[in-house]
Parts: sequence; structure tokens; C-alpha cells
Amino acid sequence: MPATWSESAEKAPTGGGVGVTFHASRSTYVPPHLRNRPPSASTDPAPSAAVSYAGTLAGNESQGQGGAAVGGFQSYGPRNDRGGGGGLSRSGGGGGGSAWNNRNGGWDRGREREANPFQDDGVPEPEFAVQENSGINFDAYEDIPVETSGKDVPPPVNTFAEIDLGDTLNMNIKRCKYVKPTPVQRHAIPISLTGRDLMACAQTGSGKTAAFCFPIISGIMKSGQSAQRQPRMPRMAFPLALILSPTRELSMQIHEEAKKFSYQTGVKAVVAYGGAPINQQLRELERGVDILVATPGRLVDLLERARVSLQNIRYLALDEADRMLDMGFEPQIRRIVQQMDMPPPGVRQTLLFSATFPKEIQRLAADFLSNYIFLAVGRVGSSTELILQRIEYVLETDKRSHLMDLLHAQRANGVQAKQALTLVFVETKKGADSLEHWLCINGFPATSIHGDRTQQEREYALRSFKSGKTPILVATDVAARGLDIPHVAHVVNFDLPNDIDDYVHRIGRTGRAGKTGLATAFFNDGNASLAKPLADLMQEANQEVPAWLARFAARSSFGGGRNRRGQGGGGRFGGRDFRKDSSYNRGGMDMYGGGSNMNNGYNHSGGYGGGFGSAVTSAWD
DNA sequence: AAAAAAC
Repeated sequence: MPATWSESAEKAPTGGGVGVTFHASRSTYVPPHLRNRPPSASTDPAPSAAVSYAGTLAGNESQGQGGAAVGGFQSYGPRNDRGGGGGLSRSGGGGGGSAWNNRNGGWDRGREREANPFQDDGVPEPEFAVQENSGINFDAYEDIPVETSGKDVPPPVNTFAEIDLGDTLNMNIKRCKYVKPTPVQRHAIPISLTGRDLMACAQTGSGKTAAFCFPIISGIMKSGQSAQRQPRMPRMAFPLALILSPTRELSMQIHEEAKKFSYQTGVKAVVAYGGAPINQQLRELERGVDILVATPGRLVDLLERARVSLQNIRYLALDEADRMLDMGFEPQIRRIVQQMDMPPPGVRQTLLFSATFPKEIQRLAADFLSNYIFLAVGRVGSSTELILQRIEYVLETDKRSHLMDLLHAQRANGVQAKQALTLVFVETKKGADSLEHWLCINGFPATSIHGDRTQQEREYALRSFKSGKTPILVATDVAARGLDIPHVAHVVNFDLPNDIDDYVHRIGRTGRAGKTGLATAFFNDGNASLAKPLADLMQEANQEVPAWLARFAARSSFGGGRNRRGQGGGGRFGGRDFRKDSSYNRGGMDMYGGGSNMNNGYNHSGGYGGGFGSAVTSAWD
């Protein structure tokens, strides 16, 4: 899928009816040998998508809940421009093979041809994209403040031309329609190219994936070691780079991006994640892999089967790094990074990226880094000002009817509103199922994504949402982080999360690439512990804080509710390196080290009873 | 207390 920046840049100069060219370039034909292939097992985005779409045309939503397109949403019905037979008449640059130069094609076996990743993103542009004419709002990113710390920080660059990434990579950057580096790329790429370890906090959707992929691809190309095999162990893969992410769909997305960036460079990216047949992934790995994108569980499986060795790893990247190191994931990550055959910090290069980075997680992360540079791009109120945040007091029993009011209003609001994709977050998997069902029986075209659905169902739901076929997606936190879904105009926090960082990531699914977005949250007494950090967040983002919420905040913070978003009087800068805390200089890494209350002005909020009450989340989503 | 992540 296109990075949001590239996509916007592409649309900007052409204005009005650009989406049309997109449509013309979509391959719609499904070659016979690819029909009925399970989408989840495929590493080729184009054919897998086509397969699913064939299914879409034939039947209903996977849940079998009919009546989806009933009340007023007819415009989202099955697209009929799919069978147009225009598959070959691709316009635009990119060169290279056609969409069905598939690796499994018999005539091509052995010397496989690299599928052109620019040809088809796997998901057709929604119909309403035709009407979309908003260009990227570069101005919104011009004055983003940046903080770096660490020894000998290389200076940022202003253009891609200033960076020696190599001709092929530069061509791919052009193919992606990247005009100039985003703020995080301007800083992170030079740092990574000098071989330094990096902890980077940057807004999602601002080109984070490219920021760690470009230096990795470039470095592998320069080393001339791509696609190494070990003749003595032909069945074991020896990747040079490992990119870990917390969800399967995010790993898929990173892999799609990595394939674009590495097109015709000779650098091979492979993805491995659970819920999908392992055999196809094993075959891909056997063919050679430079960049392995994976979720932790499947990778551990592959390591235990001795099908992957990490001994040649020169680059380790953790996307959503704070999530990867939180309680749920940390043991697995430690096992992969510290207890297998991966080279230690200082030998490998380690790159950590996230939009949020609580101090206690920064502390953990230091174990994986060597002499690293801390980078924070973004300021409270800069990026999030693009998202209009609305908090409404809604009793648990009223949530459904209130949601229906919102959706009706949206529907009645004319063309603009109809174009919107709406992402609804709930707390539990059961809640997701039940809300999806309720929406469907009430005539709203909804689907859902959560961890109890099969991988096939998850991927199908996401595609159906992205394409606009099912413009309402009910999701658990599986969809909260990293996913780049163009055209999400409205995020509804039907249930608020307990952690303010999760809220930040959730609302960040809208308002991307300089566009504006709307985020509505249903708040009630059950969310009291979130009142204070939520009110602080909104204030810092120049949002209007309802008086009743401010009262809630005053009450709950008084009770010592632990919230991590500290409060630094006034325009506190979002990014902060935990090494600047005095506690760090004591050398001891004890959790409640003596100095932790003395950091610069953070601790006068009510919630610091636990020593880390003051910990601050870094840059913003 | 929930979600995610292997079979």
C-alpha cells in the first residue's frame, strides 16, 4: 500500500479526478492458477487480493450477516469496475513485469522474476477516492520541533539527493512518489547510515517505515552480501536484517512497503507471521532472505525448527517498540534478541521506532542498544491538532444508540461524510463481535477485526474496510497501532482504553499525512482513571476540554490514579530522553532510584505515587 | 482485566 505521504504527493499536483488513473491501473484479472488460493498464504499482494475480491463479488460478508448494504449505504456496494478486463493496460511508470509474473508460475520456476510491487497494492482504491482532491498539507509538518540527544548526532538532510542511498533505491523512492523526506526521515536516515543505534519517536504515517527500511536496504546493497545461503545448511535462512512488529497485519504492511523500497535492488524481503500456513513461509525463506519481517511468535517457532538463524543479523528494527517491550511481549523479545544466536548490541545495529515511548520502557530498551541516539520528532499539539477530538459522556447502556446517531448524522451529512471510513474501537473481542452483529442487523455495513477471528477473516475484513465495501470496521486494539488505512475520517472510541498511549495510537488511525480527522470517544464513570491524562492530552493538543471532563480529571487525579502522562507547565515538548533524568546518572537501574522525582518539572501532577507517575510519553501519533 | 503473539 502506498505510504500516505507518497499517495498524497501523487494526488496533489493532479487535483480533481486523479483517482481515475488509479482505477485504470488496477489489475483485475485473476489468472486461473491463482484462483482459490488462500490469501493469507500468499506473499504476493496482487494475486491474493484478487482472490479475495473474487470471493467478495460472489457472496456476502464473511459473517454471513446479510442486509449490509441496506439503508443508504448503497454507494458502497460491490464495485463493478473490477471485471473491466483492463489488467494489462497499465498506465504509468514502474516498468518491470506484469502482475502475474508470479513466482509459482511453472515456466518461471527456479529463476523467479520479481513481481512489480508498484503495480497493485492489493486493495483497490475506494470509489470515493475519485472525488478526493486534497493534497498533502506539508505546512502542517514544517515547524515540527525535533529533539535529539546522544553523542555526535549527525546533522539532518533536507533532500533525498543529499543522501547516498544508491541509484536503484532512489528510483524506488521516485516510484513511491516521495518528493522530499519527512521530518523523521530527514533525521533518522543520516543517523542510521552512520551505523548508530537509534531510539526514535515519530508520528505514525509520517514515513517511519521508510526511515528504517532505506538505511537497511542501502547498507545491505553496499555490503554486497544479499541473499546469502550457507551451502552446509541449505534449509536454514540467514537474514541480515530483522524487523519485528506486534501484529500480523502490521508485519504484512511493513513487508509490502519493504518490497517496494527494495524492488530490483537484489535485496529480498520475506514476511513470517502466525495464523497462516507455515509451509509457504518456509519455502520463501529457503529461497533466500535478506530482510525478515516477522511477528515474535512465528519467529520463535522458526528458530526452534532451526529454519532461521540470526547469526548474520546486522540490523534489528523494532516497530512499535514500546509495545514490543511491554509486559506481554518482553520475554519473547528478550528470548529472540538475547538468547538466540543474534550478535550483541554494538555488533549489530539496533533501531527502535514508536509514536509513544514511556520512560520505563525506554529503560528496558536500553538493554538492547549501544551508545544510541534518541530522536523525537513532533510536539504535543502539532500533529494531533489535525485530529478534532470530541469526548461525550455516554452511559454504557446508551452507547449503541448513540453510535447509531453518530452514524446516521454522518450519513445524512452529504457527500463528504459518505466518503468516510469509520473505525470503531471496543475493549473486548466479544464486544467487537456483538457490536458488529448489531450494526449489521440495523442496516450498517460493518465488519470486525480481532484476535479470535481466523487470519483469513482478519485480512478479509481489513481489505473490505479499506476498499470501502464495508465502511465501518469494529476493532479491538489489534488495529490500534501502525496500520495505514487511507480515508479513515472518523475514529470512535466506543470503549475507551485504560492507557492513554493506546488512545493516542487509536486516534492516530485518522488525521494522517497532514489531513484532518475526527475522533469521538464515549466516556463514562468507568473511565475515571483516564480523565486526567485525557484532559491533559487534549489541552496540549489545543482541543476544547469539556468542563465536566475537567471536573472528572481534578477529582480522579486527586485520588492518586496512576497516569503516565506527566504534566510540564505549559508547552511541554513531547519528546524526552529518559537518560536525561537524574536517576539514570546514578548508574543503578533500580526501578525506584533516588532521583526519579527530580526530573525537570514533571512531577507536580497528582499521580506520582509510584515513582514512575511522572514518566512521560514521547512524541505523538 | 484485556489484547496480542505459535502449533
